[in-house]
Amino acid sequence: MTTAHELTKNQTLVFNTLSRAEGPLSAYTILDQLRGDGFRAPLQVYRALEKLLDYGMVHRLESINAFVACAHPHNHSHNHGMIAFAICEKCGQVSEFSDDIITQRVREWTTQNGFKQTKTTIEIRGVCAACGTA
Amino acid sequence: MTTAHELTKNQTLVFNTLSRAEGPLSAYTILDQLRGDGFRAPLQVYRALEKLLDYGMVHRLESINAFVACAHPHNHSHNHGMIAFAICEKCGQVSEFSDDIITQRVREWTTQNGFKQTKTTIEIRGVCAACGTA
DNA sequence: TTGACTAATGTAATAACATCACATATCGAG
DNA sequence: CTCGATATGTGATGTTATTACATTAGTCAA
Ligand SMILES: [Zn+2]
Ligand SMILES: [Zn+2]
Ligand SMILES: [Zn+2]
Ligand SMILES: [Zn+2]
Repeated sequence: MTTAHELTKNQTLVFNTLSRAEGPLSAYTILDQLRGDGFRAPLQVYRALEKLLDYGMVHRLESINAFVACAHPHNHSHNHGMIAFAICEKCGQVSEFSDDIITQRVREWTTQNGFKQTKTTIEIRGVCAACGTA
Repeated sequence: MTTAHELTKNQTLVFNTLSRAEGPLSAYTILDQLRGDGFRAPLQVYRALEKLLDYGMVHRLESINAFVACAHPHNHSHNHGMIAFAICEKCGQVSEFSDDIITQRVREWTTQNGFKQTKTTIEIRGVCAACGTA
């Protein structure tokens, strides 16, 4: 069970910035948005992000070097499934979902091959429904 | 059917470097290995990589900012499945595989959500069998 | 209270990854 | 040969991430 983590000042600022954002933000974009709050160096952002990632409150999108607030904060501890992201390259919107069958298939491959997985990235890039019809 | 692409000089050099490598290489590592062949700037590597990626001869591993020669050059054009990579964080070895069920599940999600996918990244990081028992 | 320990923060410098802008060269079609 | 398309050379710049070290703030036992 994910106990509500006590966030420090910087962690709170970074998390709120991501939560308010429409889409994923780069660490440097976060930094710029927090200059008014006293942020001056990338490390302040990266350190906060590291903790927020640990807590499962934020996800890193590897394919675009950006970060996004988790869309389903409550579910993560219950289900151990792998999380997939669909990232719209037009509007930046990110949809987060989990598929048990994909999770199971990946586990089967790793089991059969003696591979101990620690982290799995599934990112689908393309154009979302809204942007596709526009 | 993948027609054998005529590679240019730089493309050949970059591809051979990746083919000889044990594991994935960063663009800058490739650059360093090709200094003796006259390479001087990152762009020479990135331009060659761009074409090799187009041709499907090389893959980019988004989660580690590195590139690897395709392990199954013949199959890629025949089967349109998504390709997954298992990356060992100890020894760097990469295993490339394709799973029809995963491909299908992803397609189902995108279809149901009106998402037009252009590229999908599936990367499993962990420890390979050899390193796990060592 | 003090001292000692730990977590969090501040800051500068540097490393690592990637692209832009512009010049030059190479090669085949007409 | 001349033109256009593709490939290459080069420096500067942009973007992302980490290292190293100094400082501050909370915790707790003596
Ligand atoms: Zn989430
Ligand atoms: Zn969109
Ligand atoms: Zn391949
Ligand atoms: Zn290994």
